[in-house]
Amino acid sequence: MTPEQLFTALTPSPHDRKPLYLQVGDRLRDIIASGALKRGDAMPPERELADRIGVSRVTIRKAFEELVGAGILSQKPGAGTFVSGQIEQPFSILQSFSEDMRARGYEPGSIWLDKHVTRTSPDEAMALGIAPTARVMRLKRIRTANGQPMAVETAVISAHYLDDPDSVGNSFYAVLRQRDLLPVRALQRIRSRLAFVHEAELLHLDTPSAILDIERRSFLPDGRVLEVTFSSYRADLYDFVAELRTAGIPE
Amino acid sequence: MTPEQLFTALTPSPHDRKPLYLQVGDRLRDIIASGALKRGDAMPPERELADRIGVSRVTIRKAFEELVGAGILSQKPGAGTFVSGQIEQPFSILQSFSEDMRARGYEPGSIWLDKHVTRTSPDEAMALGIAPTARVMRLKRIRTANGQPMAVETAVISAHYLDDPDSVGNSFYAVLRQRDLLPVRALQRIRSRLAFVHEAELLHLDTPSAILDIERRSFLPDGRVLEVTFSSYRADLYDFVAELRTAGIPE
DNA sequence: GAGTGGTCTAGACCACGTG
DNA sequence: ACGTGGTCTAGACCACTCC
Repeated sequence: MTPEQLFTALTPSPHDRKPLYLQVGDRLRDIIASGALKRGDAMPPERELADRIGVSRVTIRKAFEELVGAGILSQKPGAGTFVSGQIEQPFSILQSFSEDMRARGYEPGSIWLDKHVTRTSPDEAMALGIAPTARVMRLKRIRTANGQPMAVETAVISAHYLDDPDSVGNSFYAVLRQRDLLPVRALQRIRSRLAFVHEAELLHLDTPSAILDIERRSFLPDGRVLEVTFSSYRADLYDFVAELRTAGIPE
Repeated sequence: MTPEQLFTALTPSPHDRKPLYLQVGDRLRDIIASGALKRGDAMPPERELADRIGVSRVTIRKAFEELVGAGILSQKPGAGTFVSGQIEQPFSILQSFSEDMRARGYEPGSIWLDKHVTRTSPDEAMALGIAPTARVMRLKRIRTANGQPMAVETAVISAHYLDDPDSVGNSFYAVLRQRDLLPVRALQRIRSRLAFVHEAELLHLDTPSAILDIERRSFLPDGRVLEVTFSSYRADLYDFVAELRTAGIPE
């Protein structure tokens, strides 16, 4: 791809109401994903790129920033900006079971085991950061992929946020989205252990079998805990992919 | 903490050669970690803060940016910037086994099983992105915590980067650091399974026992794969904590 | 020395939430 | 209506690499 073609392709549209840095960044991401720019290729200097596509250098830097963070570009002071190559998709992205399964090419499903409002347990109160006397809604179901049992999942959410069991259909997250309760980050603790007998039955497993246990706490933008989910996955069918980064500050 | 005290505490030192936005960001992080600012507290408006500590608003925004990304601050357009509260430490941070164990309060150790240069296997060649005929260095050892076996780990690195087994003492990463081979990100795949018999012996486990399998590929800044490590942890002693975020782009 | 990314400034306009 | 964060500009200086 010639520099001229790159300038044309990256020039933002005045009709698009998206921020300039997002337009430029998204287009560049697409170009690299398409293979038109390969690993090791040098980007034009920030100043030249800014001039040619009619934005300021600060805007270019902000557009680059996200791609550098994602490992798609790398920058070297005094040298330049270079393409690192396509990135494999599986980020550590917070997604629902349904999204996760669809991304893996399975059709997600659920079998409800329990769905009601009740008194919280001490563990749950601690994890949710609520009073031990508070009430919570507990949602327990078998999660399936292409009809095959994949995990047993128990989600617990403070009744303060959600207190109508009937409002929850197959997608817990859809209800949360409706109510503007969108988690922005989550912590997951991942363990491995042997399956209990009743789990083995629910998941159609022999004994002994290994279980991948995932405990997730998801957080609202202001830092409060929205919900806690305990999931037990069939280890023979599921793996978990995480992306790690080096601690931000050099030295 | 009064606004006046905050302004004083955040005013960067002219003698410090660190970038202003890092000085401000680090100080603010410390202040919040110390508890002087609590969850829900409002930060002064960006413009006022910039004025009072003598930097530009852009610099304040860049200082805030990192803390917002870390979930320590949250920003709402039209409303303000607020403290989200202290963050639990366990980020998804790329760290060596030794760092990981020390962070958990254990004293790390190693027992070498194998350390030599050899022909690569097809799987390894694929994972490392090198020719199937290339040579690699393979490092296999038992990892211990307080003297107790914790994991069996096999690290594989292209002989192009490292080809002297004797150069590797107890810290693989220390050697890499010496040679300026610093990974910036890594992908981990985490699985659970039953222990093999020989593993159970090495790790002092009964059979059947569960194993937490972690495969890590770490990447250099330019996107090349530096090394691949296969680790099998005792599930009864180890868990893995990951942090997830929502996909960056809204909608 | 020329060119690069890294940092920083002092403005500006916008969309939006809050009082 | 006002103040907030979100975006954007057109400059500037620095430290570093080598196009």
